[in-house]
Amino acid sequence: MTPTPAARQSTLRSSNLALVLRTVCADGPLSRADVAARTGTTRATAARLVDELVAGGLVDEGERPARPRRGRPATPLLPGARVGALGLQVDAGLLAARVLDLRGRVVAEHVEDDDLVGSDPAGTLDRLGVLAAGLLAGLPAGLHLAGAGLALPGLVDGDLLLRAPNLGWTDVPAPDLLAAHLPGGLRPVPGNEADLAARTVADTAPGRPGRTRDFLYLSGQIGIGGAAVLGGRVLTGSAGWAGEVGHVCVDPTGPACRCGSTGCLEQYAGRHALLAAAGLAPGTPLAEVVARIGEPRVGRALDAAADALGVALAGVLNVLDLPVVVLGGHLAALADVLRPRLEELLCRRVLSARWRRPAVLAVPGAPAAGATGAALQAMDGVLADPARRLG
Amino acid sequence: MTPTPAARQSTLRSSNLALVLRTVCADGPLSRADVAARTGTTRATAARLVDELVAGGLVDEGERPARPRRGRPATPLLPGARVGALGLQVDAGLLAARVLDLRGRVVAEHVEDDDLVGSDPAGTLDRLGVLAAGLLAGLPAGLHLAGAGLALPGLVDGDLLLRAPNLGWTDVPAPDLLAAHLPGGLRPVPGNEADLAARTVADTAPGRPGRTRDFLYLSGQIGIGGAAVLGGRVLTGSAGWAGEVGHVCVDPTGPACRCGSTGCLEQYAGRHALLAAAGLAPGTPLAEVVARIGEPRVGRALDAAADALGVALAGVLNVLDLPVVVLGGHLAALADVLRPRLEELLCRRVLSARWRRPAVLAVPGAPAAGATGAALQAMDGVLADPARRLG
DNA sequence: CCGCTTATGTTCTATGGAAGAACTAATCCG
DNA sequence: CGGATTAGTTCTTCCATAGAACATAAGCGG
Repeated sequence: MTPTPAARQSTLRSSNLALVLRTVCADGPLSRADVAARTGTTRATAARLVDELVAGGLVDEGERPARPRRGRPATPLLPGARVGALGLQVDAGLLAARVLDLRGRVVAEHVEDDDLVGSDPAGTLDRLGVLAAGLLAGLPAGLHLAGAGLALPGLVDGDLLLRAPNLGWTDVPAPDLLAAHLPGGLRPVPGNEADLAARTVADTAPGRPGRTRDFLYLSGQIGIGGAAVLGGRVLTGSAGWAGEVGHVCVDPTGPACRCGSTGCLEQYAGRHALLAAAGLAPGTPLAEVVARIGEPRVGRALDAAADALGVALAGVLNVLDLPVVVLGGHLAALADVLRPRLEELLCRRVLSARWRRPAVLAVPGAPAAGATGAALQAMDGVLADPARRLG
Repeated sequence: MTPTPAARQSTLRSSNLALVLRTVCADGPLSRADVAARTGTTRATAARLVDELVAGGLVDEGERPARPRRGRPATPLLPGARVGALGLQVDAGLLAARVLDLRGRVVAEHVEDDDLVGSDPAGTLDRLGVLAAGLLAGLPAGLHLAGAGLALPGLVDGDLLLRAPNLGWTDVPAPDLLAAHLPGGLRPVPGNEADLAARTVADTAPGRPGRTRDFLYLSGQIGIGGAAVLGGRVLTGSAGWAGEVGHVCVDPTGPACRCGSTGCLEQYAGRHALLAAAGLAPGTPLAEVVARIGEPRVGRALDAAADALGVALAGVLNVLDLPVVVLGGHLAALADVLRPRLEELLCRRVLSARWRRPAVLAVPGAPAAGATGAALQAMDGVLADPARRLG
């Protein structure tokens, strides 16, 4: 049993500080009076909370705007520009480090394309560590890092990367290997790449919800990762291993998958499988696939991928009741080609489709979205409990 | 935007009242000092909160126990016996009304077996209303009803039952039809039968968590309903339509389903489909199916059901990362027969199985579990905000 | 140009809930 | 029967918010 602590006076304060900070982050520049109105507090209380956040650097006072309005002009409040979070990513095709501030702006970044399939975990993570340390060294003075996150393409359990099939890694204590290179106390919290990339769809900046808050995200890399997002929260499951949409069975009599099972979605819509079925070389850019859709073999491969996605995703939508599928990674590039067939299948196979037609969206393939998501996640601690940073 | 109200002093009080009530509900008889220890408050504060709950009837003081211990004997505190909730259920085979108290005891119940397939919604709900009204009339004086819930075998949207295939009902405003029969102000909140039955696994009594808190529940009736439970919370999805495991596709080239799709799980492991495949009459009790497992046709049907469950559930487990599958309804009776084959398939098809082997459990088929779950859900309001009942 | 209006932000006191310490109560033990 | 021990109560202090009054900084209109 985990005994839940009762709320005390100080709990009230920290919970209200968090609320005010989230309000400012969510709804752009606001005055103290706006904050009071939105949180239902008096201007006195709102002002006191805001002042504490400003003193701690979590909220900045902007310059007076030139908006001609009656009354005393408001002081615009913005999320603190001097609070940052570090997001790291290792993927089959890249190393990335990115620093976001509380406003969601990229303060610094370094993305390095490289083929890391079958690479040495320690060596690769050392490289990422050096890269990250260099990035941090060049940061403007006065920027305080609130935390770090690390997006990994595989199953993560606690601080251990259990298995990353695309990299060929198993049992890698990634945070340990990275922490040695980073300034004292900065330990990146690892997470699944698809889960973290999905966050960049759910939230456009720390504490700022995006338009789409309930969706199934698909991250097409070599295989297919996924994440279900409900009310803006990524479902990580009971051990953090959720979202393996790529290994949902489409046809039990289908081709063998490297996971040991048969007929996995990945064997139809994964990048490798799709290119192979289309008769194209493994490295072929997907724009070329789309361009050559007229060729029978390419067309058939795309149709098969759409059909497989339809069967697998319909099952997921039936179980989770999500209104939207968001295609990311390489699937985003194929979205327009896949959509008609996919949407039709979803409408037929999803039980609730006659009341709410499932939609298929695509997100422009932001490079290293996982790194951004990792930074967003690292910022969660600040948003959840700003009081701890104020002392 | 939904403006979240800030916490005030009174929020503190109500949140701590709720915490104390949950603590008493979760951990059986406790003294005021126990409550203080578990909530991290001082004995003074815990006693004040308890006293308020006792005054409001939400907590009862028990008799002194004959436990020979040093020091002043404690006053045992128990969930209030005079607070009740009504749970109703309509299913293809029964009507049920059940009243639970805060301790989770059945205060009164009435379950009526009947074949309601193709019945008239208004007439049937009138019958249930009369049945419930009779039950309430016979309740011990002094029992206060905190709310009512209604378990329905279909898609529920707000107060409307959109579609219940097993009953043949569509667009039924069930709560309206029932409220007319019930005492003033008691409006049953409808919910999906499988979701509510799953609650009876997650919680053994109001506010008292069961052992299994993360699982996929399968409710085999005529078709197959389901519910995913994470951390004791049922995932209802973005519109409450989640859990349609019966319509996950097992084989896209499989038999047509009444839902309009093909190869749905229900077509292999649903009660009707299973009996048909085994060459038995639709009404055959499942004990007989198990007894005749030696007959080739019956054995093959059970194997096919296990295989279909394996394929479909592996997909769900891959996406949701749940460690346990709980079989309820008619599937519980078949659990021992299905388990070996099903567990083996899950181990092969679930990506995380090599780190945590999925388990298949069965719950004894409590009659009208949905009604119990509906009562549990109706009690949620009291547990979440006891202050409202205290005034 | 000056007072009026309007909206923002600040100061001060009151209120309510929890912390902490001291106290009382009820039982066992030697 | 007195000390030890645990349960429950009383009283004061502290602290965060509410509420009201006040100060500030603009635009507006004569």
